[in-house]
Amino acid sequence: MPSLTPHSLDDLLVVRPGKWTLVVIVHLREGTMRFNELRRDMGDVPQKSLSAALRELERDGFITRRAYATIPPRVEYDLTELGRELLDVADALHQFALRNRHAVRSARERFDRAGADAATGRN
Amino acid sequence: MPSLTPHSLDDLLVVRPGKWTLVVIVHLREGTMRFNELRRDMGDVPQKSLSAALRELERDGFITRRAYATIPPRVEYDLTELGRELLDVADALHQFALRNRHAVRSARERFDRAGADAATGRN
DNA sequence: CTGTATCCCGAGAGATACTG
DNA sequence: CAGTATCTCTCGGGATACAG
Repeated sequence: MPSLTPHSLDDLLVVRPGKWTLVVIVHLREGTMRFNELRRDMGDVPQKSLSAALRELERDGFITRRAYATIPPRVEYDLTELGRELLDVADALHQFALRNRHAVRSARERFDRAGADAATGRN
Repeated sequence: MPSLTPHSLDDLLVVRPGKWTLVVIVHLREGTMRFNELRRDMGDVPQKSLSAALRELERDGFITRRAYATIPPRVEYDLTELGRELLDVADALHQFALRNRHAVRSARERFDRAGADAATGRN
């Protein structure tokens, strides 16, 4: 089995997603979303970042983009089948993060406190 | 359930890991590893990057670090219980990437070809 | 052997303004 | 409404040199 490396380009999106990549995926869980709808849902994401994330996800086949030449214009985004599989993985990640939030938080505090003590020169 | 956002700091490591973070985790699968052992195994990772990844993983409680004041010095790294759970998630990610490598690759080619055609002005 | 200290660089993030 | 175009800035990555 090929080993996990950041240089395996095809894996890049998954191994080291952009800041908003997975956030988009999970927000498409319920179905079709429009641009500004996503934007509101996701909180304070800059237009440029959202637009970039959407384009990359479309390029890689995780979402579809349907544009209607109406006035005002309308663009709809949806998960593809592949996108729904990515959603499963993103969910696993999310669940793991939620489960272990507190453990990580207190581990950090312990570590930082120990470092602070060492820096003080005491002990 | 809290929604997934990049601003949830506790989730950061998991939602958006550093370039080498998960690579370290999977390479610790077999058990105790020393610094240069990891380095060789992982391929061409700069010392600084590996060192930084290890420190962050230790800080967050995913690995342990044991230093021996011998000459030459020796430092051993191991997964914690939490780290082994992260390994499971990393594996899921890795498997997903491997399974869908070709699909993503060809999706990209289609997308780029379409873009190139559009740019050429033909069609 | 196992690191830390610098320096440099590019990619990505964000703010702002403008367009079809 | 749904973007693109700039511009700036920070952060992380990588190379190199040095240290305990």
